[in-house]
Amino acid sequence: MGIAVAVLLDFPNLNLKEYAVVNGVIDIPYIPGLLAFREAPLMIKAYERLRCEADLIVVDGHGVTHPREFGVASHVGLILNRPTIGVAKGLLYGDIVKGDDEVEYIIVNNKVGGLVYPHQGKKLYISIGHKISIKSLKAITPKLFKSHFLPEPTYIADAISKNFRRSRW
DNA sequence: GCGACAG
DNA sequence: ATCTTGTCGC
Repeated sequence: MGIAVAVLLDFPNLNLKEYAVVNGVIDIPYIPGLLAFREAPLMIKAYERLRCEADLIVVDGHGVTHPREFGVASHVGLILNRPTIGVAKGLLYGDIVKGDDEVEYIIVNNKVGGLVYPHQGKKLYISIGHKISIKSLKAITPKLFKSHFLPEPTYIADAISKNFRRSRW
């Protein structure tokens, strides 16, 4: 069994409006590159529980910066037919190349798939998931943060997940 | 063959 | 991811 949390935030304030916690069976083991097959179904179930049409879905993990250019963020975006981006704490696939704008981009098969986002002394790897351009990704990324290391949607979902696990034990 | 390897 | 003490940096 596993759980998934989906949160709905307003923009640009990033205040929590709604959230949903779901649980279900997770039988597939974690295999790098195949994360979506393990995590996507519950994530989708949680999102659908919100009964909303989000302008952007922020997903834990990578999007096109993936060996098959199709990480969990792309997977979720395609199924839900919504724009998605992936946010990861480590690089899975791709080459880091610094652009003329001094931003480090993640290149996959000669295409720009994402960027490295330096933040609070560390780095986050932000990638295109589905239905978003690198230009929009670059523009929206700084607007997803409040005062935490993780983007606000991720931080809030994480916090709810931890509380839920604690009260449930 | 060896190393690397999102969560 | 999870288990866990002390330590480092802002």
